[in-house]
Amino acid sequence: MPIEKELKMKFRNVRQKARLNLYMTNSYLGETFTQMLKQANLTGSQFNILRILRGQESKQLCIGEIKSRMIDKSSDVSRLVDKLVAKKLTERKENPEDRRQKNISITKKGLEVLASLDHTEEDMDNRMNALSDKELNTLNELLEKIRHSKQDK
Amino acid sequence: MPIEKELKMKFRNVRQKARLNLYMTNSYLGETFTQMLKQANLTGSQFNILRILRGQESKQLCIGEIKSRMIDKSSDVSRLVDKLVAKKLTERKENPEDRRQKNISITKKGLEVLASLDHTEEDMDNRMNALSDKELNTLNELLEKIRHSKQDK
DNA sequence: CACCATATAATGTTGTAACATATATTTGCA
DNA sequence: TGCAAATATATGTTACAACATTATATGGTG
Repeated sequence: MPIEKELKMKFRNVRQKARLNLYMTNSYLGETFTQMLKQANLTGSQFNILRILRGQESKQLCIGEIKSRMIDKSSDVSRLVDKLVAKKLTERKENPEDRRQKNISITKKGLEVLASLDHTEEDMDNRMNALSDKELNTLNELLEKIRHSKQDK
Repeated sequence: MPIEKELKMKFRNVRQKARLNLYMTNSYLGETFTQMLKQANLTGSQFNILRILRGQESKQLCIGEIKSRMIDKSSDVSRLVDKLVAKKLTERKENPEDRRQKNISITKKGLEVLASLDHTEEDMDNRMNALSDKELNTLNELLEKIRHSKQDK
């Protein structure tokens, strides 16, 4: 069903259509992610933090460094880490060299939870299977062109 | 800045990259929208309802019909309309022919609020200005190809 | 016509996002 | 040294999204 029918509306122009198309495609792709999060009892932001910590290969990161790597930069990392600590998926220690900072690391249990979700991540990737690698590259180029244009106010 | 640098990570494959690129571009495009909503003291869903009602040219819609046209189909339309009624942006009347249903319509004040936001909608469209019409069409095709593929589980 | 299934909307509950503000620690400099 | 500014994290508050559950009205069927 074309998007006009789906939303029972007409578009002002092709740019509005593209915006809404992006929104809906993003939601569509998020469905598998949502299922995964529910199954693991995590929020998207919590999952994001665990992934960031795993990417560090057991090194520790402070709150601010985690925040800078989050997909959603406005995330409330302190409280998100609280939740993860309560679930024993991360640990929080004071940094003796700067007691304002906290060293956050992922626990064995946290790694296990992530491992149990790896197959779902493949499912998420597979939602893009309708496009060839060439098309995916084109898509990536177009998307980055939008984000990196500075002409807009 | 390429997205890999932005997120300080490597991607499993081009499909994951495209997924995250879509997510981030969608967020980027949402910034203007967020500002607009704040300025008008509306949520995205409330705005969506007002737009749907305006599109009806003062005809009335029941809750379920509004819901079916919402961008986010899971929206809690009853309570969203509550809020809009409280702000006098919509009216809710019983449908005498089927008393389960309510006829919802947009008020003059609701139309005025929307009118005051029309220029922001242009700003939103303009965030896509980095792409030519041809590129926008390509983007739309690729996005619809993703959403409409039934091969995924 | 009484009853049950369905349709439609409203309400209850919970956790979280988004915003501001506060607390604690360090740094720079007079 | 001592104090203001900067940095890093934590907390307070509010409204909302997402889930389930309930309430009300209609329609079909024996």
